[in-house]
Amino acid sequence: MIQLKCIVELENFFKQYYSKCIPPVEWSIAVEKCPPEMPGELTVNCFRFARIFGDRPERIAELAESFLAKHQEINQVSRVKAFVNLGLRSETLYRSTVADLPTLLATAELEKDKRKRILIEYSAPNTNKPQHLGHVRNNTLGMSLASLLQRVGHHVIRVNLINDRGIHICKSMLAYQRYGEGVTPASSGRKGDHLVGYFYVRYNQELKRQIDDLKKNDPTLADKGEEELADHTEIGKTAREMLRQWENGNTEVRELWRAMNSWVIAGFEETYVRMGVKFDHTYLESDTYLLGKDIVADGLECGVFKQRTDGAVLVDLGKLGNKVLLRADGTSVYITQDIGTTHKKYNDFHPDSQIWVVGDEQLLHFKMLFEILKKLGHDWSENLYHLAYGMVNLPTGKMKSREGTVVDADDLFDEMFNLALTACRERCDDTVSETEISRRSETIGMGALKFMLLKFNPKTSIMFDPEASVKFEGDTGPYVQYACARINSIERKAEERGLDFAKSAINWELLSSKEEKAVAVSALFYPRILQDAAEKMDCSVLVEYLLGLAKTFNRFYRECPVLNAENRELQTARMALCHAVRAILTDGLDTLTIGVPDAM
RNA sequence: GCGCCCGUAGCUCAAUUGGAUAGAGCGUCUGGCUACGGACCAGAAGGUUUGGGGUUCGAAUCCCUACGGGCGUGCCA
Repeated sequence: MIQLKCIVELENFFKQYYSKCIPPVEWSIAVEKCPPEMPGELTVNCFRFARIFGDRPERIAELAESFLAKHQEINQVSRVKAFVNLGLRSETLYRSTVADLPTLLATAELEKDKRKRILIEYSAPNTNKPQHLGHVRNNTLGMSLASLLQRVGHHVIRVNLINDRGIHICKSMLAYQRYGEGVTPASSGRKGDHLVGYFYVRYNQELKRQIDDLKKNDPTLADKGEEELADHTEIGKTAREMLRQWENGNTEVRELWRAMNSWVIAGFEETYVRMGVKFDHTYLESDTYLLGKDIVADGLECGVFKQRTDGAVLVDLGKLGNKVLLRADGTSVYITQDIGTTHKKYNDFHPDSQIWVVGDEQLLHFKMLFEILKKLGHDWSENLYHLAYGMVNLPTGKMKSREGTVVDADDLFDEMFNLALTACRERCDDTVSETEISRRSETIGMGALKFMLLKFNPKTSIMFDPEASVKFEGDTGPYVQYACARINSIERKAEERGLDFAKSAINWELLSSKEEKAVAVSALFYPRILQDAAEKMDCSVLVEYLLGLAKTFNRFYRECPVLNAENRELQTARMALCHAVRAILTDGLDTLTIGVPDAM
């Protein structure tokens, strides 16, 4: 974290001056960006210290003002109420930021003792249908958070848990047996997850038909719920029977199951590759779903859990109520499996903390899970975190797989790609090859999509309007990529003109306009933004910052010619500023797992 | 019914966690390259932060209340 000398010295001054008041906690001055209408670049907000120091805010500000006024790094100080605005000398401003990029980028990393081993689980798809926009949000949040945590120095373990077992996949299998006629991804040319998803839809069509029949034959069922009626239909019963056969290891069922799962997983892999989603390890639910049972048995033995007269095992979670962990017939439930996999993940990787990227409709589930693990007395159970994100809604309402109102992931990627392709073609002349245009379009299209999903605070549910969301102008990924492309372009032009700035010394004093200073001020905050975002586990903090920096750069670009500046010295300094901007934007986008095209 | 979350410009979202005159983008309107790239820049209009009460130097943020919405409240996952 870059610290300005003047601020560090002001901290020390306060520590001494208020030595009797400051409690022995970690305390520091977090400088803020000065509002544009005020003179100066930075602000020290002394209202914040009033309670800590036990003094009047204005009085503290007066002290800060007179201390800073004498400081060599500062050329201007003013005070409004308890806000102390300060102007930095150019030398200080640029030397502390853009002049030493490697240090600036490196200071985003936490000190060694604050770095942790963090295991993060995301994606966790079911193998009965292809992924949709909801999964895309999950995948994007998961991999970007993993990347962000790694960027600030943590050791990150990325994990997927594929739900390859259960009634959902039996539904697809049953429909396949009845209507599939032996079709395969190879024979049909269809992507495996889409092919299996077709049979899942087919199952639900038949189920609906049978439910309608039931209702027609018995009008008293008219107001019963579909879920309730499903168990009374022929196809519903057969699906349940198939699950039993699966659990009994029926060869035919197991073989079909293996085949169809492998098709889906191959399809997912294509989707993951296109998104740049990676995992260090993938768990399969079929391997892990029985894991929790022994732990529940142990918990029962040592009295943490209780057994009901019918044999079911449950736990009393106080305000959260009772939770069943094993049914009366001894089979496990959803949470039993999570108790098991959480242990397994701990034993496999020994993380300091675990994160789950899972939708917020499961908030209670995870509250219960964490409570249960605490009751079992594991010291690591304090460091479990559910990153609960909101749903993605469409202008037409909620996305529902069964009703076919989902935005398919692969289709969406194609759509983004094609829009970018059209835009790229318009801008490119004959000298750019078709493969290059295609490569750019993929980077821009996918970048726009990920950036859009990351722009929102994860916890809010978001509205995806295909018309409005799929844009490349304004607060978008391509806007940030474009700033990089402009810098690349300047560099290419410089080469064409035979200009080589590499060897020249830089006179930072020349960069005295407010547009130039704004770039350096923005750069100053980059390491802190990364750490804030990682601390909050919220990539939208970084997204907002990158948009701000790109905007600041575009203003500079407009006002301050680089290669056309009046003399070589000024050209050199401005070119160096451009390099710094590109380095930060690239680093930031890379942290979000978004690529940058050379040109666009 | 109970629990959790939310309500900010026409729309989609911010607001340094209680701090300066609540900010961006889209959309609307106006203006801007004989310039290193117009996927850009400058400006205008748009707000009783859902309503009402309270806490204090200070509230979109905290408390109470009313209304409106989402999710959960499965021995489904």
